Amino acid sequence: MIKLDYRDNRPIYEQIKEELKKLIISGAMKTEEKIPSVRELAASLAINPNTIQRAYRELEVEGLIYSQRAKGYFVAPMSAAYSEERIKEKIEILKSALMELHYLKVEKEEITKIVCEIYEKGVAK
Amino acid sequence: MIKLDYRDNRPIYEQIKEELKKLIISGAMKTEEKIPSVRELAASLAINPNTIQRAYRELEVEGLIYSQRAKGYFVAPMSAAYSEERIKEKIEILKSALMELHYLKVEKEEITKIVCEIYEKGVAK
Amino acid sequence: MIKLDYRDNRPIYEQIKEELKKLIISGAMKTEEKIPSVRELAASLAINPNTIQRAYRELEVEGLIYSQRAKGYFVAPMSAAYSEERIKEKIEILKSALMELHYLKVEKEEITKIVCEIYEKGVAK
Amino acid sequence: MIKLDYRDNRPIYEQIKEELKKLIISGAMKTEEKIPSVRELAASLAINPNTIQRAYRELEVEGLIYSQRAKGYFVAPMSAAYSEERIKEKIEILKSALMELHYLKVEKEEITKIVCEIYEKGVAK
DNA sequence: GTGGTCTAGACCACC
DNA sequence: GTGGTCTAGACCACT
Repeated sequence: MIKLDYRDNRPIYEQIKEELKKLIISGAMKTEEKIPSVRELAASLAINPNTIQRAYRELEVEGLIYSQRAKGYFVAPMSAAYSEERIKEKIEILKSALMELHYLKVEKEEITKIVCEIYEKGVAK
Repeated sequence: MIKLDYRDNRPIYEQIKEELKKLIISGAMKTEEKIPSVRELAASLAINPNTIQRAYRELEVEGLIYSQRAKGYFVAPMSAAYSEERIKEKIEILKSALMELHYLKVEKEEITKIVCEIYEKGVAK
Repeated sequence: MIKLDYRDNRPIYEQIKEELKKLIISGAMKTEEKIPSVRELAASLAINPNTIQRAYRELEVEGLIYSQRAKGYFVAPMSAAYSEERIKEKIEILKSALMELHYLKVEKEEITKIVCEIYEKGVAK
Repeated sequence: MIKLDYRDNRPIYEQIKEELKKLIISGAMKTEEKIPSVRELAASLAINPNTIQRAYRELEVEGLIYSQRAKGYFVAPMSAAYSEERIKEKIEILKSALMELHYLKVEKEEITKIVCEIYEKGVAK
C-alpha cells in the first residue's frame, strides 16, 4: 500500500505523508474509511511507531484525516464542494508563487521542467 | 509608476501590492529606497488613502517594506543570499501545489496555460 | 425565513450562511429536512443564484448540509452527542482566541462588549 | 523563565508553547531574539529534548519563531502592522465562536465566567 | 487495542 | 554546538 525509498533524501514521515495524501485526495481512499493503526503500519513497514505517529498527526493538522481516541484514524469527510474549494485555493497559491518566481527572474523553462517532472514521474526531484 | 485596471476582478489593494512586489523583488526599487507616501500615491491614483494603507500594511507584514513613524515606508533590505533563499522557498511551494493539483486530477494543459499566461502577459486571468 | 440587511458590511453570502447556521444548529430545522433550492431562495430574496450557491457550498464544506444531485440540499444529521462535542470544540477555540487577545493587551471591556452585543442583538457590529 | 506545572492536565509541550507564545506576543521577547537552544532549555527544565523540540516545531508552524540550521531558534519578525492584523483576525474567530455557542444555547454566564478566568488568572481551567 | 505523551539515546548535516 | 530525524521502549486514558 505504501512504499518507502530509503535513498530518498526526504524524511520517512514526509514520504508517508505524501503517499497517504495522494491516496486520500485522489479518492482512492474513501471518506470515513479507517486508516491502518499506528502500530500496524509501523510493523508492516518495519519502522518505529513514533515516525508513523508524526506523519498521521501532521495529516490531522492539515485536516485530511481525524483521530478518535482508542478507535483509530479515519479519512476526513471531503465533499465534492470541498474538492472544488481546494482546487481553487491551490490554483491561487500556484499563481502567486509563479508570479513571484517570474519577478525573481527564474526562467520559464525551469518552471516547465518542474511541471513535467511532477506530471510524468509523479514526484519532483 | 503603478497602473490600475478597473476591469480586473481583483481588488485594487491587491493590484497595488502585486505591482509594488514586482518592483521590489525584481530589483527595480533599491533597498532602503523611500516609497511614495500613502497620501501621495492615493492622490496620484485618485483613490482612497485607506486602500493604499491596506496594501502597504500587508506588504509590511510580508516583510518587503517597513515603516518609520512620521517618515514613511521604505524598501526592506534584501541580500542576494536572501533572494536565493526566497527562490528555493517559492519553488517548494510551487511543487507542493503542483503535486496536490495532480492528485486532484487537474489536467497538465490547464497548468501549462496558467504558466504561459503569467510568463507572457505578466498577470494571470 | 431569512432576512438580509443591505446596510450590513458583511457580504450577502455570509449573512445567508449565518442565518442558516443559526436555524440548523439551534434545531429549528430538523435533520434530513430539505432546504429551499438555490433558485427558489434566490428568487424569494431577489438576489443572484450564484450568491446562494456559494453560501450553500461553504455550509456543505463545514458539514452542516449535504447535497444530492438533482434533488437538492438537506440538513446533515446531527446527534445530541455531536452537539456536545461541537460545544466543547468551540469553547476551546474561544479560550485560545481569548488568551491570545489577552497577550495582545486587548482590554477585557472590549471583549465583554462583543459578548454582550452577540447575546443581545444576535449579531456583532 | 518558563514554569511547568506537573499537576496540570495539559501536556508539557503545550505548556511550553503557551508560555513562549505569551512572551513573544506580549512583546517581552523581541524580534530576532535568540531562544534558548533545544538542549539548553531541556536541561534547565530537566526535561527530554524531544519534548522541547516538539513545542518549538509547532510554534514554528504557527509562524511565531523560525529556525536556522546549526544556529538556533529565533523570534519571528512581528511588525506593528502584523499585531493589528493578528488582533483583527482573532476578534473575528472570537465572534464566530461566540455566535455558534449562542445558537447552541450556551448561557451568557458561562461565557462571562471563561472570560473572567482568563483575564484574572491568566489561564482557563 | 488504540491514540497520545514522554524518555533516553543515537546519528546526521550544517556551521 | 545546533536543529532534525529516528529508534526503542514505556505509561496513560479511553473504548
